[in-house]
Amino acid sequence: MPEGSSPQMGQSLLFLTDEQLRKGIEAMFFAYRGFTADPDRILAEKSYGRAHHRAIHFIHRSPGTTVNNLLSILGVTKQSLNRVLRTLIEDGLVASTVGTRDKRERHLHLTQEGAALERELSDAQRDRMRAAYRAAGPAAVVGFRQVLEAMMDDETRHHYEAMKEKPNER
Amino acid sequence: MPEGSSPQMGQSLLFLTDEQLRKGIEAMFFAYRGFTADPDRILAEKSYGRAHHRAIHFIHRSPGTTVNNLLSILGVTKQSLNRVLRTLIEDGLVASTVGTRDKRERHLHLTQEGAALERELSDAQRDRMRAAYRAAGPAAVVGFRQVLEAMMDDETRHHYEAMKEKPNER
DNA sequence: CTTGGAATGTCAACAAAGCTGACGTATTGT
DNA sequence: ACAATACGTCAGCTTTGTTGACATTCCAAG
Repeated sequence: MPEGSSPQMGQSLLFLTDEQLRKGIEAMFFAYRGFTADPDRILAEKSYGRAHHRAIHFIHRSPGTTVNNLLSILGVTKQSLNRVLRTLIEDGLVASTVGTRDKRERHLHLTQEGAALERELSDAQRDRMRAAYRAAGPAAVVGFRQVLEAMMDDETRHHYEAMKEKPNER
Repeated sequence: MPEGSSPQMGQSLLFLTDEQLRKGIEAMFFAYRGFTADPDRILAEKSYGRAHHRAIHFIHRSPGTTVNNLLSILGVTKQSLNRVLRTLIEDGLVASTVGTRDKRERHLHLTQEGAALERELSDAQRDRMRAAYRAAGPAAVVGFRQVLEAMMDDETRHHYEAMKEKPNER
């Protein structure tokens, strides 16, 4: 019996067939390539990688964040983050300042130069996202975000939600 | 004039504000972690990586595909794919057979053992996708796919479309 | 029938970015 | 005083990507 055509299957459940799920999985895989393609090109010119982009993005989103906080958002080890962070600090894109209340902490900020690169990267990424949103329409965008949020791990979703309502002045 | 608050901006364009786009970008980043988390756990036990998963997935999807075809779908170099493919062949998960019409080509198939791993991986990934789909609902799923498709590079979308209507017997 | 080009494979070397484990230092809180 | 925390760093390893060079095999065109 061909899948997805079971007579006793409610009409409302047809979107949960293996076939539909498989398309979603492949769409996710292929779309992620497009998602990262434009920033990757810019980063390659400057000898940076995706890891630098992620650090820059979240430092921009949460100026003054600590290393530990960034660590849990990015989900990597401190050694891995440190390597990236060190080059960004050496290159003058990120400023690391000792905490005032707790001097063990380092607070991270983008310098002017860092903010400039952030803008270049996010402009490129937003351009593609905007084109996709425009092509798909507002209703599709709502669904897009709903599915993505439901796909996250609980801990990850917590980070996402925490940042959701923190608009960045620009 | 700050974007997103222009009085003459049509109501229908509010979903294209930088703020909305930023949320979409972060949702994409966080969701991709969840997307790969379950297969990654299974793969780690077996000393394989994501690259092995991708190869297995697309060999399953297109049995008998050539190395070159797989290369263009995955978007990596032949050296990189070859390393992964070699281990899969050595481990008896993938069979490589010389082409009949063109003996330069190798046709790739999953062995029984390879198909078993494929099933384990895709079951895990589908479980999460199914939960996300169920939570978001059918209308959201349509939008989800529309946005993802619009996000792909043209060449990538071509691969995606080519595989779209090729259901796999299971 | 020869030869050029295509498809494949392989060797070597390298880089990005993740990981573990160990250790040092400064600081904080108990 | 002492344990825990935050951070940085060294060393070493893994996966997965990259180039470049070169050999082999084979099809197809001249």
